[in-house]
Amino acid sequence: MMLPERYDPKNRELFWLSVWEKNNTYKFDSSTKKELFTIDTPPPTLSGMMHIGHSYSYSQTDFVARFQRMLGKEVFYPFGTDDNGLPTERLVEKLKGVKSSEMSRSDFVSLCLKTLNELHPSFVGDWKRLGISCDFNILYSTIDDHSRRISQRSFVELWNSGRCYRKESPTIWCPECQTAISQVELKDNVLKSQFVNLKFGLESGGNILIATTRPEMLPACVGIFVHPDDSRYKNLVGKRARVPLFKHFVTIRADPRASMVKGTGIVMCCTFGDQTDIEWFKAHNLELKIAITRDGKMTEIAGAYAGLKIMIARKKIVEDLKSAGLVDGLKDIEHSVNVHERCNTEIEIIQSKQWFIKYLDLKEKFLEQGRKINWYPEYMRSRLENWINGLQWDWCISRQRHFGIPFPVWYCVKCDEPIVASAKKLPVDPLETGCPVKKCSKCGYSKFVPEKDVLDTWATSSLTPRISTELFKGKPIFKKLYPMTLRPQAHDIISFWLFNTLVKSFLHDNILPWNDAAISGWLLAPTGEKMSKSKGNVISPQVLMEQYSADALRYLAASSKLGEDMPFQEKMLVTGTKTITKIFNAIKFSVPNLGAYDGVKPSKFSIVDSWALSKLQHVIEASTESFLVYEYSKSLREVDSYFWQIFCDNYLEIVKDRFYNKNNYSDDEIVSAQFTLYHLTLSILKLYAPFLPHITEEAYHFFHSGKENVDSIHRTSWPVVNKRFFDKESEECGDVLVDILSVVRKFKSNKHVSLKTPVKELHIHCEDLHKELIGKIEKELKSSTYSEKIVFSKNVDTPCDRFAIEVGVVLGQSSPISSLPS
RNA sequence: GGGCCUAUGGUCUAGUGGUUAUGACGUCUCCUUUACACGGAGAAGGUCCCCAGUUCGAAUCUGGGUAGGCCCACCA
Repeated sequence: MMLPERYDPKNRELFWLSVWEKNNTYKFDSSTKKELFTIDTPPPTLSGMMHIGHSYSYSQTDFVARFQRMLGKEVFYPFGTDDNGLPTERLVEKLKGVKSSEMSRSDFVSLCLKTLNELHPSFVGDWKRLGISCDFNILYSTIDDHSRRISQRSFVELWNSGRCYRKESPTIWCPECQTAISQVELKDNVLKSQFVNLKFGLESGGNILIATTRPEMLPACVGIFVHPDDSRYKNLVGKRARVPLFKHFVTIRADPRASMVKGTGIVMCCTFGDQTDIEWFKAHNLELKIAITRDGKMTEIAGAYAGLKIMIARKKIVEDLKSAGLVDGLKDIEHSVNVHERCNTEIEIIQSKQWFIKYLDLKEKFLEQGRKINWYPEYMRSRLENWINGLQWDWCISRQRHFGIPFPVWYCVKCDEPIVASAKKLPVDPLETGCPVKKCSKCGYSKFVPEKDVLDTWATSSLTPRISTELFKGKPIFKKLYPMTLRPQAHDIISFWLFNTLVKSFLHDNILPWNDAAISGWLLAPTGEKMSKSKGNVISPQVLMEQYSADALRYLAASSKLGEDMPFQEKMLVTGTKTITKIFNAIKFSVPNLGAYDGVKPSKFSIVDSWALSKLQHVIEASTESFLVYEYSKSLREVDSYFWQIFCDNYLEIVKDRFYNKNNYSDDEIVSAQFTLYHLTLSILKLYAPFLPHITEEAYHFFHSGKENVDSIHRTSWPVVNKRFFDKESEECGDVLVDILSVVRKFKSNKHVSLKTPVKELHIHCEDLHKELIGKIEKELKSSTYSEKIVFSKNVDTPCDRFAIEVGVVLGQSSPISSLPS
């Protein structure tokens, strides 16, 4: 076979992608008898393109998938896209220039579906281009009928088991998106605000001061609290105060939730400013006064301010308070506030009817489940526990949005009793399908209205282990697929996706969704900060794959430790590219010298061959162990250092002479070299294959594929340690050779002469034990140092690194050396 | 305020009780050798964040600082 001069990743990577696709190289065999390795692939949110964080974390999972496949397991590696709910709505609104609030639900939904269909092929194409070895036929979307059925079924089951409830209660609300959201969708933003001290007039005369950052909540003020132990204010308890500007009276009460040290120590309670307000409201049976509408404006109770947006109302009210002399101190502050993570809008707490999954009573069980998972790295579990311990709300699963999976629910017009669809009739959209019952079982009335709300996207994506595996429902393998082996994901969504999946599996099946959780880190901007569009520091993986190669991008992803963030550095792509080139060249050199290799073992191995083979066993052992616990970067490091330092820099240099000057060697020595070279190159390619699937496939087909009779390196078996190759004596012997070689190279380098400069006499001083070893490798020592003669003498000046051996070099040449070209 | 993680030559990084402290990039010197100059051989460059302790011995273990990051809570 004529080997190309250079490796052209741009063409060859695409070539191999098409070959893999044609040959179904990564197809999951559902009739397999092999051990299974099942992966709960994260479904990326369908946006225009894969971003660099995706290329980073999906590569890491792919290393594991390819390794496990080579280990001989049948890898179940599906691919899904998450494409419903708010992120998708925002994407479609942006791309199509529409507003969902100005469209009918059915029009908007069909526009969403149409847009998703347009985006899907090139979006998924990016993952394929990166060489991700999913079986892309095991494909799902969290909005398709299959997912709808499973998601709605989950709701129905939880309703039947009493875990779902619908209740009018204070709910976290985003005025911008105009929907209820859940605790997990909150994040902190530091915003500028004003801290205002307000004068409340006591009914009995005099004033008290109350500090607030939200004076616009005054119309909804329903109570005032002081701490029961606060001696300053004991006399106030039971009295009434007049709310400034709005002039209604509220009662002052004692409650331990009021802090003595915050603000003035007197706090007002409004329905609802924050979480504590809800607690007071419930504990003291306070009146409900709603000051803020669902779209973030003031209600009628705000009187003159009704209809104004919150921020405008706040400003006006402060001005009016000031001019009325009701403000005693005002300062600008920065404080962190809860905002909706999708749109950065400050959230409100609004009284509304929502669906919840009741789970606060199960915190202990969830902690228990979390402890049963094998976490990689181990410490990531504490993030889950931290989250569970901090849970304060049941899971609100209803969203007042258009594009999502509908609740399969109707309500009796008369008594509001929910009628939930039968699990057999799913999926269903109640807006399009009539209520399945004729009469309300509670009141007998016969008119119903459909639920308009849709499910939280996490209520669906938390079912991915069911969604992907149920694609095989009805086949014998189905039962074996779930629970799954591995959940790979990044650390930022432990409290979302990981926790929610744990919850659903527990509630439905009382099992763990997977045995292992491997948590990856983030690829950061070169400066060490998060990449984000707003900072303008986003790097495109598509451009990098074009400029370098998919393999190089994967190499970068392999260099970070599991779970740790890593700053992006372009030089890693250069290092990856160099490795790719080196592999190509090393194999290109080896192949012609393997010409006569026919699989026959030599009757005796040359020592240098045993040295390289023995060292290889250590690498296989360490690399495999690391891979089994998802420490792919350690695995790569092992292979890298063996390949560069032992194989290329030394073994190949030493063994060359046997190919160039065959006459100086016995047949056994030649056969030994060929066998060893074949074995080493094949093993190296296999060890690199999970990381660099394209170049290893390319190089494998130069020669090895013909001997191995397996049409892809990715279908060959992972190297196993062959204990017979462990050879301590040869290892030491080879190390001695390399050490002496290194001294000679150093000498020549210092003399500024070529490493090929002949050595007239190589003087060595050492113990008898080493003399014996050196005798065994004399031929290799002479050829690799270009020495004419080896002399044991005390005429030496340089010690070796690792051994008690000293070396002296006499340059020059008394007669032509046979191994040099003329 | 709580939890967790991190701190190693200019940069990134390996290293869970004894190493001359790893490798890569960068810098400098040399070598154009029939796999590769996207290569090879060398060199320079480190108070392993600080303090205390455990130990014969600490980059590594313990405690206390300092700095950074992530998650959570508070947000009167």
